[in-house]
Amino acid sequence: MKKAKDGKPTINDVARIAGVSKKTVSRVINRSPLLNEATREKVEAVIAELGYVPNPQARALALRRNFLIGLIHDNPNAQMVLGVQEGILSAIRDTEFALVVRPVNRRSPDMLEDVRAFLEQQRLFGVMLLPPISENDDLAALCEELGVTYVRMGSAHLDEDEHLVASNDREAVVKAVTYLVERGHRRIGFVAGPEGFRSAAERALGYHDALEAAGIALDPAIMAEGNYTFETGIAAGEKLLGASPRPSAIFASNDEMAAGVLHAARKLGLSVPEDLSIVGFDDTAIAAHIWPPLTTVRWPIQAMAKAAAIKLIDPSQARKAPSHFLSDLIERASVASA
Amino acid sequence: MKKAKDGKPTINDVARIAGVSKKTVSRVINRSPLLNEATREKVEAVIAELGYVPNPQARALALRRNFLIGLIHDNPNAQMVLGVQEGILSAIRDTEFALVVRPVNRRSPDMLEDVRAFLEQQRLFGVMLLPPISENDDLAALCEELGVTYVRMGSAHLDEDEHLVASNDREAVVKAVTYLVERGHRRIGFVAGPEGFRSAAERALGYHDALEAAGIALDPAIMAEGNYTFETGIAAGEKLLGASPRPSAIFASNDEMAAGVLHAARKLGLSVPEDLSIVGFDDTAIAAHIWPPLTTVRWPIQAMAKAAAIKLIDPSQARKAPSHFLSDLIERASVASA
DNA sequence: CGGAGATGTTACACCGGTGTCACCACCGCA
DNA sequence: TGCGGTGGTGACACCGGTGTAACATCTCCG
Repeated sequence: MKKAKDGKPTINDVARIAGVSKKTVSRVINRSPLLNEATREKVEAVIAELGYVPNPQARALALRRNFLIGLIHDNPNAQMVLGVQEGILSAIRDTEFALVVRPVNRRSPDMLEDVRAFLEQQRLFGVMLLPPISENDDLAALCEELGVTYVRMGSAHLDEDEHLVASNDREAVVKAVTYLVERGHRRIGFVAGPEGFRSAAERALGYHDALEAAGIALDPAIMAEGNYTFETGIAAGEKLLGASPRPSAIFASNDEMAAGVLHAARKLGLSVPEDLSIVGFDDTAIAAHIWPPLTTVRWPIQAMAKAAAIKLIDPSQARKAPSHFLSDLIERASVASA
Repeated sequence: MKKAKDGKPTINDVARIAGVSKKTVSRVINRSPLLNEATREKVEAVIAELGYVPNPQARALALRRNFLIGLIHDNPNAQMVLGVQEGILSAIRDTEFALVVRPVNRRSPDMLEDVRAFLEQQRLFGVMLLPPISENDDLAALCEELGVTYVRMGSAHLDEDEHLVASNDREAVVKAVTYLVERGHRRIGFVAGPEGFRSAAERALGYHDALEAAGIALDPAIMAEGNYTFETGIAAGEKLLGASPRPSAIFASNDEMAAGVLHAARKLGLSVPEDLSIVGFDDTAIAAHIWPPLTTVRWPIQAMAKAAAIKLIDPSQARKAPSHFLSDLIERASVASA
C-alpha cells in the first residue's frame, strides 16, 4: 500500500517509511561506503517492498549529466547498424545507460544543423559515430564544440585513439587478396569504393600492398570504382570482365558491389567460382545468401561497438580496451583455385 | 557573454537578462496564447542571442512525463528494424521526442524481467513493439501494468486498434498466390512460418484462401513448415521438390526461406524461374540481391512505423491515421509462367 | 466614479533527486 | 575531564523547468 496514489514511489516515500532522511536513501542507492550496515539493510528492505526505482530524469537534473548515449549514422548497411546496436547494448545492459538512435542523411545539406539541434536538445552523455558518416570531421568538430564526448568507428587513422575504434581495413584486404594469390590467381581485378571515403582508400592500399608483395603489377584495365551499391558493382563487373585477358578473380570493396560483380558475371554466362572467383568485404547478410555464398571479410562489428561504448561511458576502462581490430576472412564458396 | 561560466544558459539566465520572470519565459517556450506580443518578442530575442535550449530532463521532471519513445524488438531482419527506425524518426523529427532502442532476446527466459527493468528504469513515454516479439501478449500486459502506452506492429487482429498497426498479411498472400495462379501455376507449394506466430498463421490462411478461390485442393505433400531461417528454407525446399508431381511454383512465408528454397532448387539442378517459380515475403535486402532477384511481398514498413509513432505520441491525430496497411507485390524475376 | 472582467505577469511551491555542511555520538588519548 | 578525530546522519539549498494562485492594469459599463 504505497502512499503515492497513482505514480511510482519516490525517494521521499522510501525515506518516510524507513524513517530516515532522503539523503540517506540516496546514499543507499549510490552505494556510499560511509553508511551503517543496519541502516542500509533497513532502507533496502523498504526499497524492495515498495519496488522503488530512482527517477532517471531527476537524477540527470541533479547530476547535470544524463545517461543517454546517442548513435548517429546514415545507413551504410542494415546488418551493420544492427550489429552495432547490439554491441552497444551488450556494453550498457545492466547499467543505467540507454541507447538513443538518430539516423541522418549524409547528403542532406542541413545534416549538420540537424545533428546540432539533436545534440543541443537531448543533452546526450555522448555519441557514437558510425561509418560512413564517422569520417566527417565537421561532425566530430561539432561534438567537440558542444561538449559532447564522442567515439568514431571507422577505418584506421581517423582520429586520436581516445575518440576512435577502428578496424585495420588495409591489412584485412591484404589478407583477402593474398588468399587469392595463394590459390594461384595472378590476374586479380579490384573494385574500389567511392573516392573521398577513407575506408575506400584504406582498402585500395591493401590491394596495392598485396599485389606488390606478390610481385604482380597493377593494371588499370582491371580496376574500377563504384560507390558501394549493387548497381555500381554491376557496372564495375562489366568493365573488368570485358578486359582482356579477363581477370580470374575480383576483389570488391564491399559485398553489395561483389554481388553486383556476380550478377554481371552471370549475365555474361560465366560461372562462379569456376570461371571467376569473387571476394567481398563486410559480410553483409547478402554475402551468405547469394549463390554461391560469398567469401568475404568481416569486421568484428559487435566487439568493436562494445569497445566503443565502453570507451564512451567508462574512460578509465577504455585504456585497457583495444582501439584497433583486425577483420576475419570468412571462407565460403565464391573462390576456386585458378 | 553569458553568465553561466561553463554550462548552457538556463531559463533563469534568459529571465534575468530579459527582465521578466521564469514563468514568462516558460510561456514563450510553450507558445502560451495569453502573452503580450511585445513581451514575447523581447524574450525571443534574448533566447536567440543566448542560444538557449530548454533542458529536457528538467522539463521531464516537472511534467512528470518524458519524451523518449522506446523500440523493443528481437531481431527479425535488419532491414526491417532499420526501416522501422527511420519511419519512427520521420514522425518524431522536429519534435522533442527521441528514440531509444532496446534489442531483446525473445528466447531468453528473463526477457520479460529484462524489459520490465528497462521500462521501470527509463520511464519511457511509450514503446513500440516489433514483430515477432510484438506477438507476445505478456509483453503487452507488462506495458499495461507499468502504465507505459504501447503500440504493436504486426499482423492483423493482434490487439485493439488503439494499440495496433498491422499489415493484412492474409490478403497480401492471397494476392501473391493468385499472381502465380494467373500465370498458369496449379501446383503451388507452400512453406509456412513457425507454428505459434500469428504472422505465420495469417499467411497460411491467405494460401488456403487463394487456392480455394482458384478451385485447387490443398496437398500436404507440397506444404512444409520452417522457422523463418535460410536453413529451414532449404529443408522445406528439399521436401517439396521431392514430391511428385513436383510443384511448379512455391510460395515461402518469408524471403530467407525463399532464398533457402532457391538454394535447394539449385542443388537439385533446377533453374529458377524456368523449372520453378518462387515468391517470398518481406522484401528483405536479400530478395533484391539473390539471383534471380526474388518476386516478393513488401510491407510498407516505414509508413507503418510512422503511423505507429504518431499513434503513440499524438493520440488525437491517431484516429485519423490508418491502422491497417496492405502490402505490395514486388515483381522481380523469380516467377515465370507455367 | 466604482467595481466586475479580461489580460498579462509574478512569486512561490513543487517535481525527485544530489551536494554541502553542520551536527551528534562515540572513540582514544593526554 | 576535556579535546580532537571519525563514522554516520540530517537539514537545506539547488538542479531547471512547470502549475497555481495572487496580483496589477486596463478596459467596459452601470
